[in-house]
Amino acid sequence: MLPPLCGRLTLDRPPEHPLQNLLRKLQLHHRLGGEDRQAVLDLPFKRRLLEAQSYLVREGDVPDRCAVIVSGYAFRHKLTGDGSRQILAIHIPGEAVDFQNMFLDEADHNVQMLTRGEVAEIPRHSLEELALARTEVGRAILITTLVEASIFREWTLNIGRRDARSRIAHLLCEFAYRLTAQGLSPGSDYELPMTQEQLADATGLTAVHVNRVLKGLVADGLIERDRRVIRFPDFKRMRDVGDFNARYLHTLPPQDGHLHLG
Amino acid sequence: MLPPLCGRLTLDRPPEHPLQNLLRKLQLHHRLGGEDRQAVLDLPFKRRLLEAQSYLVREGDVPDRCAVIVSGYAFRHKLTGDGSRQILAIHIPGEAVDFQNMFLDEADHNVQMLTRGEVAEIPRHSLEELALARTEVGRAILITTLVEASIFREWTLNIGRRDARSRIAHLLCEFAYRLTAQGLSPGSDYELPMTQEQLADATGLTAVHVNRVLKGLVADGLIERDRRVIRFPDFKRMRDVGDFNARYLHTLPPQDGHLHLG
DNA sequence: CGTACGTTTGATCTTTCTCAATAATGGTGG
DNA sequence: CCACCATTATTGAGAAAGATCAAACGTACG
Repeated sequence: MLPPLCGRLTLDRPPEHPLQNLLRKLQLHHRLGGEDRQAVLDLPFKRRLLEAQSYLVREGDVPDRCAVIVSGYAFRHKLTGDGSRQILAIHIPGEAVDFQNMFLDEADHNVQMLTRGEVAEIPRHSLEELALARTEVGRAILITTLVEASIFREWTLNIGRRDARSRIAHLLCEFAYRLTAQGLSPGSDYELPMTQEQLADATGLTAVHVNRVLKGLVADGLIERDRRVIRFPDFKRMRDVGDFNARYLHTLPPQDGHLHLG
Repeated sequence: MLPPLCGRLTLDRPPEHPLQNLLRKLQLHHRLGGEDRQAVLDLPFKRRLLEAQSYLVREGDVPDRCAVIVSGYAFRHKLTGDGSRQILAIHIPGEAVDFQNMFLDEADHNVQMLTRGEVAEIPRHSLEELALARTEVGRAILITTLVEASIFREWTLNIGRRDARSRIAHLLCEFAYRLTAQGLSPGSDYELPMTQEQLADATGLTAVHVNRVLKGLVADGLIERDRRVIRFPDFKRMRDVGDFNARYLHTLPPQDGHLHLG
């Protein structure tokens, strides 16, 4: 008997098609018609359960498949010559981890599971065929990939030009926003599946300093923490501190209401 | 009578098709057959001469065309709420500035000319048609865009996890390497068209500190400077200081020899 | 219940920033 | 060609954010 893979996030959801959340993600950026939607769901895939820390992609790999996160979280990172790590992105269920590498000769960075979780592996050629056969699906994939690039740019700004407090606040806002947009956040709080060291590697800081900044945010009533669950008592104020503006996420207005983090 | 647009770079080159260097750039990452090459050159475009600092793209713009740099340099940047600037990329002749925005609803960052120069503006729909009609051209564009994303990631690593000296050395190495790969560098030295303030905004530092680091590099014999011309007496050593490994640039081995920066 | 991992805390050190002033440099109009 | 102006580069002194080192404390889990 397996423990729940991703805590609160997958618990009270009825079993659904494993690629349903990929579809949701694609449509966050480009709406698809019924046939196109079905074609995405019809993609062949292999489910795989992965432990935390296991590698989805290693630098130098020649990509022959594309993993889509079904449950759990993953992260991209690369290392400097002397071994320090920079986390480049956090990925949530529904996101395809290999769009960035799939068309290149070899991977230029690593992708690892952040938590235990499940992925659906789609053969590269199936995805390529689909993208060519169905223009709109191809376009949705392209746009989703470009949005990822936009997020890389915002992270560069975040790390290059904001102070520690803003950086962390920004990261927390982005994560909350993306979870909510993807329909994965139950409300104003969520489980942040990262250690403080990982948070540090994502923001260009040290774990010690992250710890102090986090305490500062709590002291100022900007966040509440219990273990790794984060709550925002006042998202607006948090957004200000993090200088967060969701434009760079290029999320379409929701089809069915909500997504109003204040 | 116009002054030379880009100094040594365009001076002693015979007049060629303005899109020739776009073709060269695309083929740095994906080789194209004769018909595909011709189709790229047959794209319609409008030439435009731009002063330094003039905007090619503004955040919020709805993109309807794609500018390709014919001569001169450009840079991408975005601003924080309190106005500090992060430069995200430098672009050299042959590079298309709008692949990152063209398929999105609106631009999420700015692109400005770094120097005076000329661009060729291609209507968005012509480029889209070509990409759909000729799979391999579409693929070349996609790959080139993914390589840009790879560069964004390397910059994040650079700013997040390297010290000031390495950051600057890395930037200088990347620029030299890309110029050489694109056939634009006359040898071991090149004109770096950036002020120290721009260098600072590209590396997440201040101009004052950039100045000191640059002096340090000169003092250690790693670079020689005359005005804004930089020379590397020993590229290997520079590469070590900058922790530079060209893998992330995904450049194909040259078709015709050279590209050996030591 | 012990071990490994993550968090928290304090003390101290370094890199980088800030502020401010001075010196070059490049381009402009006369 | 020269004087002038705006930018850019350079330098110094002091301040600050964040890093480093080291230890103690929690917590989860086998």
